[in-house]
Amino acid sequence: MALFKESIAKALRLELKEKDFSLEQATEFLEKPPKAEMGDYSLPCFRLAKAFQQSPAQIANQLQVKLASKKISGIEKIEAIGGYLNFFVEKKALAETVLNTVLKEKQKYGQNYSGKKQTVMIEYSAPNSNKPLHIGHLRNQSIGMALVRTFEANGYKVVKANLVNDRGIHICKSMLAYQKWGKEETPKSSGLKGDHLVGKYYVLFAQKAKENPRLEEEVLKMLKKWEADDKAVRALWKKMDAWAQQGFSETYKLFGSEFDKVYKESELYDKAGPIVQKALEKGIFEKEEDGSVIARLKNHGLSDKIALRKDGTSIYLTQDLVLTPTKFKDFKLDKAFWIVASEQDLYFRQLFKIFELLGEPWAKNCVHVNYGLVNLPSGRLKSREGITVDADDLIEEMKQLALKEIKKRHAKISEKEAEKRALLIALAAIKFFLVKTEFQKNLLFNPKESLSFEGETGPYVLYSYARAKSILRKAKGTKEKIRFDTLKSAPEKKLLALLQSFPTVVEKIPINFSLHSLAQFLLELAAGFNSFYHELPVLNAEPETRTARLALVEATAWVLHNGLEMLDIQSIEQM
RNA sequence: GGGCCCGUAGCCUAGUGGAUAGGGCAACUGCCUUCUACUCACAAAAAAUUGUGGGAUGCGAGCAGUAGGUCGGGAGUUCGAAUCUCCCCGGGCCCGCCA
Repeated sequence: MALFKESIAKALRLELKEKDFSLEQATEFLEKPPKAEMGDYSLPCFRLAKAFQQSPAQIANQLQVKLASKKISGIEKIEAIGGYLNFFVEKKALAETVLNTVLKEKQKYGQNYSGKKQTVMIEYSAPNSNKPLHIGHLRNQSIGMALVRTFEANGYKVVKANLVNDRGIHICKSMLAYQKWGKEETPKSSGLKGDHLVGKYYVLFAQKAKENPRLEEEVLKMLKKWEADDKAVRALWKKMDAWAQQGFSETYKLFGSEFDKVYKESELYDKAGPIVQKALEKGIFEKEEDGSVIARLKNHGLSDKIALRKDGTSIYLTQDLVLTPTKFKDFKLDKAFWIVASEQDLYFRQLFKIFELLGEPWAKNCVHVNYGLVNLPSGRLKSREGITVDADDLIEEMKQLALKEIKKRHAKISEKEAEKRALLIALAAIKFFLVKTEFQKNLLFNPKESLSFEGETGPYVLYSYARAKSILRKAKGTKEKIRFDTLKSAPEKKLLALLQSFPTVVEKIPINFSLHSLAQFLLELAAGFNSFYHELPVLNAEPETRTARLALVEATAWVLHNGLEMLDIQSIEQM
């Protein structure tokens, strides 16, 4: 598909080679002009000025004259403007290449094999089983699943993993509160989803502990009992853990988050012995007088990190020490990604540094995908105080809004169909909102304003897709020969150029995690389609134009569909 | 005190060495033939209904125009800086027994 660029680069090289420029360099020099009327490819001549000992404008003019005398295949015009040499792709050739490719590859258009079947693990979500999932998890999961889909589209084999933090002091807090004030309440008797019920006692603990600080000591005792395998404590833990996990899996299913492998901290925390021993022998870890074990990282540009408590019990680091080598071994991973918020940036640098010092060859293949926090207008989410945006509630709320809109538009729609569409629209709105900005930035979530159906939103992209499909439905397979040369207006050309650039957008994601540029691309494509739709008739056009425009509509629909799919958003035929 | 990240119109955001800084929200002004509901004609059917062609109106998850900018501030590098370097200011996160 990069055919045009290639032939320009080849022609350029013939002109440039006397000045020692390679084909790669010539290709690299070519860029996309900021505006469509400036052409399809552009060569800024500024950096050639030194080698040519001439002004950029002179160089552009000379190259223009030389290149114009030779025919470059697929290029219809070359212009020199103020130091830039602009190339215009022949409209017919562009239309023919792009549409034939998309309509042939269909749902595969956009995919490539740059991943060469390498195996990567994407670990995401990582809930704590003492409270329900919140909007922060949804951001995590939206990023996680979108990366899974895009890595797959790039030819990687992806293992989707989750690490559940199902033990520790925070878990005991909800357990203790339940033990004291739970009155044998169950999900059934309370009507609450399991994870919500557990979360209720986590909040209750925080309230009670404010009045009675001695609860904190009791909780520590409970943790000790848990680690000592105390029967009663373990039974309570099992019961509440099952409630929480059941709740999570319902939310995962609803939101579309999937996992091939679920790890549990409770099964890992006590298996760190050998690796800690090895680190101690190598002098990476040191034992303090009080019995705690500490990772010495100060000489490596990081701060020291506790690896084991003075009583010998595990902390969070311990299980990643155990789990990471296992991951690489069990799945023969080429790379491992952790989708975790930016607050843990230092932690991961410490973890990876420890592996590097241990001499693990895969240490350099560990990547922390570091995304910003989701904040509320009032500040940070505080699960302990119940100041949070619950995932289930948010999905339900958005669904109700979508449902209202659907019913306004379709008086006769069946309840079942309306519900189905409403959920997909709600999920599209949420997921799109959460990936459309660069994810290093913190996200301010204003419940009243953030999730709209208008403007730069998931539903806007869905709506454009539904419009395209509606035209195709009404057109019914009219299959005459496509006259590619009829697609020559500005909106059509814009669409074609966008369709062509889709694979390039996809290709870059494994390199810089630029999910947001895929989202931005889809917005641009949807906007391009809507202008086209508005300006040019399809069904009522002259027969020859009609078939060509139908092909363009169909190709646009495929790309919208494929792009949405890569963001883990399901497209719908009607809204 | 140190480390990492962020700072672009009232708000949100793209652009990270190249052309006049590109979008969205909110505001104002238009437009709308394929979306949506309505309606008419014709055709098919026992009927619910379906198909084809037309009409006028409206909705808004549609299109466009207007308006809105010291790219946090300053210095430097460069033919060229929102983009690179340095200093400063503001915000967020983190800095040995939370996760």
